Amino acid sequence: MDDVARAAGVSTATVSRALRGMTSVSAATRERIEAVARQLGYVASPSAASLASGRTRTIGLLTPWVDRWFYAHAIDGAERALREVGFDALLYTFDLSRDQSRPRVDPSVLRRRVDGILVVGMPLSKEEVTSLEALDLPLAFIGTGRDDHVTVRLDDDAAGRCATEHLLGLGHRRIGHITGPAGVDHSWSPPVARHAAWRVALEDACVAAEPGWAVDGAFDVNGGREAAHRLLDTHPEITALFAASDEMAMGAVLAARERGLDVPGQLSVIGIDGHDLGELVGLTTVAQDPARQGAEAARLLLADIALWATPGAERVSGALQVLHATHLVTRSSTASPRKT
Amino acid sequence: MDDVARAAGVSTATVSRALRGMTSVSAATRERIEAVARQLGYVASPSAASLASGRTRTIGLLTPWVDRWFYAHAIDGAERALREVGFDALLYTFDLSRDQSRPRVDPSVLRRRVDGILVVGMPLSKEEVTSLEALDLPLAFIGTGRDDHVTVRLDDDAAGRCATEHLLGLGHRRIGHITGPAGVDHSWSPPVARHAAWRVALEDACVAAEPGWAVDGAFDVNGGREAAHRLLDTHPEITALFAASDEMAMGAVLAARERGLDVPGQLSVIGIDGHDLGELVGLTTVAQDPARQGAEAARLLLADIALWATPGAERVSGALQVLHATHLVTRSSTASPRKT
DNA sequence: CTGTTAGCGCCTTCAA
DNA sequence: TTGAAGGCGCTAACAG
Repeated sequence: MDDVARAAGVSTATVSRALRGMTSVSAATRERIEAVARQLGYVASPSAASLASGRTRTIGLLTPWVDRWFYAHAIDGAERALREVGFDALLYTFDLSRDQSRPRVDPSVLRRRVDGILVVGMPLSKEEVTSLEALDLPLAFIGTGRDDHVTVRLDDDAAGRCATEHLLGLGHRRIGHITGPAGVDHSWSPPVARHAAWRVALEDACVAAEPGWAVDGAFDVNGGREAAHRLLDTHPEITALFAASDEMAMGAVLAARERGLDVPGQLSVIGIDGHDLGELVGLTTVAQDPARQGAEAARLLLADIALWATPGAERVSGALQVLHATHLVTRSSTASPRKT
Repeated sequence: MDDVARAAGVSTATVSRALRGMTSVSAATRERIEAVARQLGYVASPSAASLASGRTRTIGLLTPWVDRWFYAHAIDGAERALREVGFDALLYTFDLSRDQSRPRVDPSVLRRRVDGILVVGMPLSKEEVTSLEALDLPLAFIGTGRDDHVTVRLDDDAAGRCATEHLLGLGHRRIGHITGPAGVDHSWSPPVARHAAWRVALEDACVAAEPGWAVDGAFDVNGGREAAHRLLDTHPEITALFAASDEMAMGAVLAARERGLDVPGQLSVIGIDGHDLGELVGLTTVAQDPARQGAEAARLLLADIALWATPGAERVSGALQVLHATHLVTRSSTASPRKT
């Protein structure tokens, strides 16, 4: 930076201001400095900038997995939105499968390392959220989050109703549900909301759902397959299945095939997601766009960070909830129940 | 840090040494310092440490996508391997779809920000690789890379032969191939290697492959589907298809369905990957483990970084190539050709 | 094994 | 609009 200042005939302070686009630099000076910097190939040291300013221009992406459909797309969307404005994305995965009783995320590693934290679709316990809050950093959630935090998610209630009502509209009445693990705090979990929406939609249609019609499918293909088998073993009267995710729905289709059941002739299956590979099994689904959710959450988080940095400003509302709409994609896994 | 030093009755230098696990600290002093630090909730500032030491304990993960099967798994594996030793993973995606003529990766953003760069399965041009090398940082490649760099990839030659020979062994002779875009530098591209392996395997079996038997499938489901259609339109004599990736193979299965062809009765299909959802269509495949490749590449990169940091040491060989083995997973998409 | 002493490279008040 | 100067929090020589 000294070299640049010397070559441009100004002080390092002016170089700093010019290169950061601050307004209090004359156009002529700025241009000269930028030209010199470019010519010298000068790139500012992020560590030095962070140390001096206290800001890192980095966001922590907290997630249990990067290799699952929703997570991968959300992370991709968030990272691109961050990079657009020159922010870096620091990836923090941790093992959800470990013992649930003790916290699995140690927020202290994020200390002084990021300007904000983006939590990607992760069922955190109250204690874990509290420990994140204790960092006193802007926080945003994608896919799942409590009412008192900035959260971008799909409208789980509408999505669950949409799926269930699609099946009801086809004439199904005995509709099973494959749900996922509720997570630690039930109140803000997508599977719980979708499960509730299923129940309500059935009630609205005057269908009494038996408790056994809902089974846990662990949110993956195999879990969905096993859940479907369990469900059809105990409740052969079921004519349609609503799975809380496409992967579980695909598992259900596999299970149907293994049982020699025709889909959709003898069993209709619908999922939620709009998974890229749903077409392989002709899966009807309620589609969402996780990359867009990731990008929007990133932008909200950046706005929050900007507010924190502004001395006078204070957030008007502490808890912005953004619900993304979904849309039904009808393919060949759902049809009217066969007359018996 | 001052507080910790004062409370422990030592200097900040000793605190620094103790907390970084350096050997030249007595056990008693170390324990005292660690206790005090824990009690005070002290966490070192990474920016300050980087500024003073020149090391960031951060790796840049350079990748065109995080939302594709191979990439997501490789990134996941790499990130976990890095976190195990206290390194951070900084995610850098960039758009591969943009104009190929100008560089799409600007290495200057990595300047002084990372200790090493992990390039995840990315077909970079010579110029782009050169600009990365110009950063003078340890570099490692996953999935694709030149001979003169540390590279972890699968044995594309063996995998391509394995797939082709599986089909040959079943009795197929007219075997088509769905390949992917070669990338900018043909010499080190997986699709090129798999394509060559297919040709060689056919030659070894005394089958003369027609040029039209190989079609580009763009490495995704739709590309694979369209490629299969083109191939079967022009070469209806084909009885089996080897696709260079599972997603393209799944697309081929879809295409077969659309044409009313029975798989494997009238058309056998095999892919490469071991994609989680291959089971949906009963896809026979040559399986790899990208997460393990990611983890190994991360560890090799860390070793390289350690060497760079050691004054006396110099790398013995500048170009370590690690080929990961694959294994055939036989499912229901391949069978002997139907006698006609 | 431990303390002292310079910086690392930038940002940011304050003054001009 | 610009310059001077102190300090952000830590590391790494060098002594002791």
